[in-house]
Amino acid sequence: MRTGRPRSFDRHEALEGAIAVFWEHGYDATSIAMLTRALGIGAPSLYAAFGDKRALFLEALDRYIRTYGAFTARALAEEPNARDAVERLLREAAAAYTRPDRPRGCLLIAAATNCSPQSADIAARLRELRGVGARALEDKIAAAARTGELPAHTDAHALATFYAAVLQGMSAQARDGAAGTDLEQIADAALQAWPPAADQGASDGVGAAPK
Amino acid sequence: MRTGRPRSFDRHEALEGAIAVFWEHGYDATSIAMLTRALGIGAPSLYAAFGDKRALFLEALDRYIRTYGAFTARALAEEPNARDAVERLLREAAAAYTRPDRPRGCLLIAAATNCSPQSADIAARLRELRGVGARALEDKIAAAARTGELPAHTDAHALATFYAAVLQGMSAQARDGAAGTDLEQIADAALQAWPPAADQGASDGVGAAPK
DNA sequence: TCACTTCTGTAGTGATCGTTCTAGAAGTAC
DNA sequence: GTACTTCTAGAACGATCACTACAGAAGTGA
Repeated sequence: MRTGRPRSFDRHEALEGAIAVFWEHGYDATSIAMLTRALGIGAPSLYAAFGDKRALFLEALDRYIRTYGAFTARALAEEPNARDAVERLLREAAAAYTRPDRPRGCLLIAAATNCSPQSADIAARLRELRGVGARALEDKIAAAARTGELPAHTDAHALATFYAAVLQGMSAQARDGAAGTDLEQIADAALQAWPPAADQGASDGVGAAPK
Repeated sequence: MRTGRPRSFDRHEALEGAIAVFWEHGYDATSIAMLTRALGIGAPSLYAAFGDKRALFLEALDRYIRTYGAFTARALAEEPNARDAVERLLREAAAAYTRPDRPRGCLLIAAATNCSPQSADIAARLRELRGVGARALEDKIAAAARTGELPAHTDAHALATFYAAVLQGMSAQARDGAAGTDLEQIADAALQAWPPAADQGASDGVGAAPK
């Protein structure tokens, strides 16, 4: 067994609490004092357990992505069709961004939008991770264009950028107080922009050649 | 003529400089030291001319809305059709949010997304002003539903919320480094979600009843 | 019991925050 | 010139920032 005085708090619970505070206020606006108050532990305990503020945030971010934010990767991985994946992504985001028991919006999107120059690396890290997500979406769309789900000439980059922007807009709206139903309607509208299916008879013909 | 030592700087220019700094870094992340450095004046001069940081920001915000951000109100006021207004709004936003000579994105959207609790009133003010813009858009859409430009059953609130979210997403994308062409493609995609025209023969028939 | 290790609470580090005091500079009015 | 007013520069205010030195508490291993 480990020797020495045992830790007086649960590290996992503390990390969850830190996620909540960072999620609510963002990286820069979250002070160590806010964290120690929220977690009910002293600053030295926090530093001993997690390192410094940056390391704590990065660990919280990592955990966030693998839990609260995992629905995005799941939607892309589990839905065979790109259209179904995007629809599921948007609908689950509408719910996830407006849960009453959690901070609003998306931590990955909203935690470092206004940051001081000395936190620029944190903002860059979040931007990079957003880019990874957007590229996964783009790959899904490009694959659909190859399989025939979408027209071969589909601009996967443009479409992925659009839905990435819609997600960012939904997060912003959620943080502005929009209701879950409002976000669902945003999702509905965004899905109207999905390109008409490739013209092969089975489509419903919105984009089909006339006559 | 006014007595006393004359001001050593141009107040108007200083306000423009403050707009640029707040636009780039947001309210909380902008320090007085950053402002005095950028404007080339001392702190007492800044305080004498503008009051405190909050008052300076609010004055910068007011000026921003009537200059850099005025294209939104103009699009809604000058375009007779709601569809044309929204298209112009999105296309001008795509350009305005990615100008190389200005900070990226929209100050009204991005200046207080992560703010400390003691700046909550600033965030609330920005949120309120965003709400004013969204309501103007909603009114424009509702009017179009009354005149027959849009179907009478059009959900103006849902559609306005969608385009408000798209604008917020475009601002976020611009701040993430997206190119002007990327934002134009977002605008194009978002316009695909515009409802089909009311069925009265003169429409181009995308949503017209078949045969 | 006693050494050893690890954690906790108090208090304090230097830096930076927004803001202001104070002394003097730079103008007008007479 | 002198009086008066207004602005500027430097220094400093208390508060808060992220972070840590230090001393004692609380456990294990002998």
